[in-house]
Amino acid sequence: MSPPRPRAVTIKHVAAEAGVSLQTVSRVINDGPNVRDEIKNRVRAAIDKLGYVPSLAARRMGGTRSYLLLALNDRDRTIDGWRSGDGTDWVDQMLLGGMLKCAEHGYRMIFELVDTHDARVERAISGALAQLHPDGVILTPPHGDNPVITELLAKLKIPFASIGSEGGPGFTVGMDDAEAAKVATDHLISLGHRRIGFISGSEEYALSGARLEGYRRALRSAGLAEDPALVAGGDFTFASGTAATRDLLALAKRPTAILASSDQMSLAALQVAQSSGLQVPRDLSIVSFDDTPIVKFSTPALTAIRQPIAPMTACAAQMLICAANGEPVTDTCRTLPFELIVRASSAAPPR
Amino acid sequence: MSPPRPRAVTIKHVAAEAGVSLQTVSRVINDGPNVRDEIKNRVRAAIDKLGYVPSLAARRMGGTRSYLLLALNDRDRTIDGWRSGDGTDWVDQMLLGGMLKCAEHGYRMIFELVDTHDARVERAISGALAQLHPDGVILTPPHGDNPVITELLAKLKIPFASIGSEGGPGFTVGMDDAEAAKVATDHLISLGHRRIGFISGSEEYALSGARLEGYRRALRSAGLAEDPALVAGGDFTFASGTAATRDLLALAKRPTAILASSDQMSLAALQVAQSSGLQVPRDLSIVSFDDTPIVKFSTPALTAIRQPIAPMTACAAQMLICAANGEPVTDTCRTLPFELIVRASSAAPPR
DNA sequence: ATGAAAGCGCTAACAG
DNA sequence: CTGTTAGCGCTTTCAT
Repeated sequence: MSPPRPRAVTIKHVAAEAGVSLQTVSRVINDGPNVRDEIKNRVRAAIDKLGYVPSLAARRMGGTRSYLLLALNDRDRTIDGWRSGDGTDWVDQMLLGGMLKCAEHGYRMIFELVDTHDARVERAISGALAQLHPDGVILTPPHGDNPVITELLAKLKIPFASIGSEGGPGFTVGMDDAEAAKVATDHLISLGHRRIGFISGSEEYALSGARLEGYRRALRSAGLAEDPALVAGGDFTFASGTAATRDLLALAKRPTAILASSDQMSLAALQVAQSSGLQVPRDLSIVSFDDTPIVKFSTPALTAIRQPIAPMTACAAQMLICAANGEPVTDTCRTLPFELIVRASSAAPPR
Repeated sequence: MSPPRPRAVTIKHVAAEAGVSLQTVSRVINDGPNVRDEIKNRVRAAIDKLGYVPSLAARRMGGTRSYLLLALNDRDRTIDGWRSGDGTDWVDQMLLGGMLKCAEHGYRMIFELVDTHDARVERAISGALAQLHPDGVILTPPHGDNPVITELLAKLKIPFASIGSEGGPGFTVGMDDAEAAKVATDHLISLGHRRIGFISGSEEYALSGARLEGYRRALRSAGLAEDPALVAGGDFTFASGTAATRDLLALAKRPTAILASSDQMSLAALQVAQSSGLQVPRDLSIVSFDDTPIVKFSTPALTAIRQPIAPMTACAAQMLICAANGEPVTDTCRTLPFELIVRASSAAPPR
């Protein structure tokens, strides 16, 4: 075994250095009341001098908080994304928004993969909760739509925030997917398109329905017919996008534009179109959803709706931290702005 | 304040359920010696029945281990990568390899960003260490090359593993960058190239030198002249790749192929070549380093050396966990195999 | 406004 | 082989 590590500096050392009691140091650390400014400064100086940082484990043991947030991502989808190297940056954006926001408040975000479909989700999550005792949980799609998970968390009285899941229990933060689909569709309509195909996402995700709804709304408000044949079912994957696009392009009156509910499906649409001898955007316009890095590098680069993943995660973290601090969270259901990034895949339809 | 949470199940409950002492349960959890199989089974059954999972915080408080590994990444580079949305998947691959390996052993990997250049690195790292008390630290480039960091860790007697930094203190895991550059260069030579340009990486990274060395070695063993003008200085960024490529293509006797030390620089080379009216690979071959997702989607897709980031991180985690378990780590300096992925950007030179 | 005492859930060291 | 005791570093509750 290794020799004992150099003893770390604890709250005791700070107390001794500042000539006060343990408790006073604790109060200063936690911005507690009832500490004279003079003493506060003395303690702060001691902390600074000794380079003291409180141990998360000890804080969790003593008190009721752990200063930990647990982010739950879909296991299969995440691992598949990593392995495939398709450049999906969901996780990166989550970390960018969530980690940095946590760091601002002395919190840590811990990242965990769980399989929504597994019969043992409940066990898996309970285990992680018992192990870490997080002060809050961030649910990414589709976990926020899974009642097994949300009910478990509610029962355990652990605050949680769902990203991209509307109107569920707990906090909610998302973008207006319906409006985004409408804006995307309006963009195509304004270019002159009249027959616009839509490739939907997996029904497991609540946002898939919202996107479809927004597409329909755009058609209606433009006075265009809603042809059910123009809506093809997908599940966000490249393969499903390929099949859906083939169906769409095989129609007697084929669409002049396609709005697909994910980048992978859009890329599939692009590929199918090109191998059918169609030029994008001359013969077919394509608009995508998500705006992951790769769509900037396809030829042509894709017009896409960008999801504000980092801001959403930051917002979720912020709400949970507020809740942990006992501050009231006024707006428990936030909607963040999205963006339509116009690139080279959308243009006027062929005459 | 919220009502008290439902009391979590602790080691006490398990002990009561199994009718044994606390300590016996602890022994079972930790695979300790001196427990009869019968009792062991009884305890295991109780654990299973109650769904008991030990609290990391409590284990850390009582014992000498935290079951935490801390991964230190370069702050600026990581955040810039996330913001730019260039599809760099270093972090994803780290998580894929590191997190999953940690999970296998009941460990957690915590991810932290620190700025190597900051005068306060030492403070930043000490703070994270005091806060988390990790059992080991994983250093990604260029942290492993920074003596301030490695010496701090050594002084604190915290086991650490450096990724992509050869022969330093602590554990080391990397790939043979020199050999990779040689293989990449040999690939070009075997296609018939005789004038091969090289764009180097930032000198702050030890592996930059190794890659240059491998390139030179390949030229030498093929009996080709080493023209210093064919080596252009870069720093891994797109901008530096643009400048370097311009220099290379401006040479009186310009190269017929370029080996660049990063994907961003290769993409820059591709862009400069194309805007100079050169066709890739007809007029100029390009071979890249790293093989991040985007290089599959450029036109043409780039031939590249793939770094085994996930395996390297997994290996680093494994070594640190072994060390924490008191098991001897035999091979403290591992080299993992890389791969040359041949795509469409390399071909025979123009005649 | 400050301090003292108790205890969080676990492991280490020592008894038996 | 198994149980008992004493903390780990902090926060809580209660005194002062």
